[in-house]
Amino acid sequence: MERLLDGSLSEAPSFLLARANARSLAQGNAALVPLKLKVRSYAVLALACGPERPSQKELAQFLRLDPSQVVALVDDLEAQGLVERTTDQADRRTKVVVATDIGREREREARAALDEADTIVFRSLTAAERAALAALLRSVALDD
Amino acid sequence: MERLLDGSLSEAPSFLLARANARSLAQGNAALVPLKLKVRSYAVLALACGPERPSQKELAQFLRLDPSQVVALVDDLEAQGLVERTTDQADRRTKVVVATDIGREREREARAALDEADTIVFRSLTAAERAALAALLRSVALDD
DNA sequence: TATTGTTATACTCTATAACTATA
DNA sequence: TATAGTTATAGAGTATAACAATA
Repeated sequence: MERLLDGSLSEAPSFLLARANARSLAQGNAALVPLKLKVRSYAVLALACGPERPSQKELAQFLRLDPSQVVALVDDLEAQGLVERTTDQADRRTKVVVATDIGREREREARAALDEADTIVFRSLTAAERAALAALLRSVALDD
Repeated sequence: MERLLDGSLSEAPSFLLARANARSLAQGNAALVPLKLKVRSYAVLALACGPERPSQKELAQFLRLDPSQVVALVDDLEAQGLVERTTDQADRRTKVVVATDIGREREREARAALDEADTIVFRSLTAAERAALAALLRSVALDD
């Protein structure tokens, strides 16, 4: 079947990027099912666990999501008791999203699950190649 | 705002992959708007231009799409006169998708547009780095 | 008047199952 | 009975506009 592999499509970086990402996303979401998270909601939870105390606005900008999507993600995490919304006293329009203790514990479990998923997705690469890939991707991903 | 960049999320390969892909997909689709194509439909068109004469089943497997999605993509391309469905005489259940002359011309234009989009997406990389990225991604993307 | 978060809506994408015609 | 393609449908994901509270 894979005679189509010879085509020029298989050389287009954007095609390879899309396919690698599809694998990574599928593995990641599958690994997070038992933790009632998805890759999207994990990203919000992970940021809420950091010391930066991000607002929803900042989450939307950093994750390149529409603010209305962040609402839905935070709603879900809050309903699970993993994060809390606290209104910033300096500007009472903005709501800061912080993880609860349960949220921090869940985040650790999720990170471990995602690490395991990554070992599957990137199993064909050596550790050095994996680091090189991360560096190249960082350059592409964070280039504004 | 980008103080969130310090977080551990920014080091997760799957996060970087997702973000790089989002950029690539957005740029690619934007570049294809004038040609009435999307990255998805371009992939089908490109394969229909090759000498392999793929069936819809093969397209679905190679592109990791559900057969019903391939139907919709081929419908769109066919409505534009870019591809034709011909029933395989050896097995009259299977339909082979081949590009028309107009389709081949459109594919060339689309490839040029996507190449240009890629120069933007991957502008932070040297040619050698770009090749290295493609090789690493190929390993990840095509590893079954 | 502008901004943060929210709600509502619609549009695309994706996944599933049932149907047809062929084998 | 099984397979290729098709149709229908529902669920995610995504984008947009309008609204409330605050600045």
